[in-house]
Amino acid sequence: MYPFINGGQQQLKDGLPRTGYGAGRDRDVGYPRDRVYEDQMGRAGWRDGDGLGGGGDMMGYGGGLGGNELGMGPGLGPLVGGGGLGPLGMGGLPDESQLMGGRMGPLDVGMGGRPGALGLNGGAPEPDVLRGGLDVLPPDASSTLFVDGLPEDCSRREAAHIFRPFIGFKEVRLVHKDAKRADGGKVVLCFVEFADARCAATALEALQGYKFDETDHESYVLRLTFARHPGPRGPVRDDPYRVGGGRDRGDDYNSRSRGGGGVGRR
DNA sequence: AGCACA
Repeated sequence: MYPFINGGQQQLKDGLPRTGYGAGRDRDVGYPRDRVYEDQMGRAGWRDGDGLGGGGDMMGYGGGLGGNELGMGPGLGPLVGGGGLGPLGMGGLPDESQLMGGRMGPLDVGMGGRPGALGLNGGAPEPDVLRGGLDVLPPDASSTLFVDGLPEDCSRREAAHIFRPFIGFKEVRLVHKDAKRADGGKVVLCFVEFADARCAATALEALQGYKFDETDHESYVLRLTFARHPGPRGPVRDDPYRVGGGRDRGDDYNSRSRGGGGVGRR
């Protein structure tokens, strides 16, 4: 029923808009829905949001956004507002004591029982924790990896399984070509798309030299580099003449080639 | 070293 109410305490303490996640959790967990149910009466909507197991995540996320200036949607707006206004409105309502009582009890339990949840109290999760040693990318880093050394019979699904566990993985494209030595050998090239260059670099580092068949000692060792012409679409970043206009909707994974490219033109 | 899709 009441897993942990850390968000409630947080909200009572500082009430910063940064703690949107906590506010969302608080409303989701510690707020009596009966009262809200009568107050706001969004019956179907409330029921839906409440019943979902993953609803907590959604609420928390929405709460964070709602606390700022980004309006999520017409449906989420009232929900978030209700959650945020809950503690304020408590003062004038007769259920106040009951609210407080229900709140103070599980609060301590939550604090003691879930040390992992303390991370949520610290505010936004630090990206530094997630960063391995890859904060410096090579100059040719891009969001697309070029992978060579895949076995000839490698399927797209098989290749995707290798890269899927990596953060930011988007898709994999296989290309069949014939090897240079015209002995009938064919080679499979692979282009792997990631969300940004750092994600691609992480996978590159991790999979460099990956053996497809571990029993076979000498064959099918993956070689990974950054693709020369990255991106699932046409080249956007390498052509200085095209920087000004044209299609511009590529995700800006890198800001280095954004302003004028490498051409000193004036 | 070997780089396609639009």
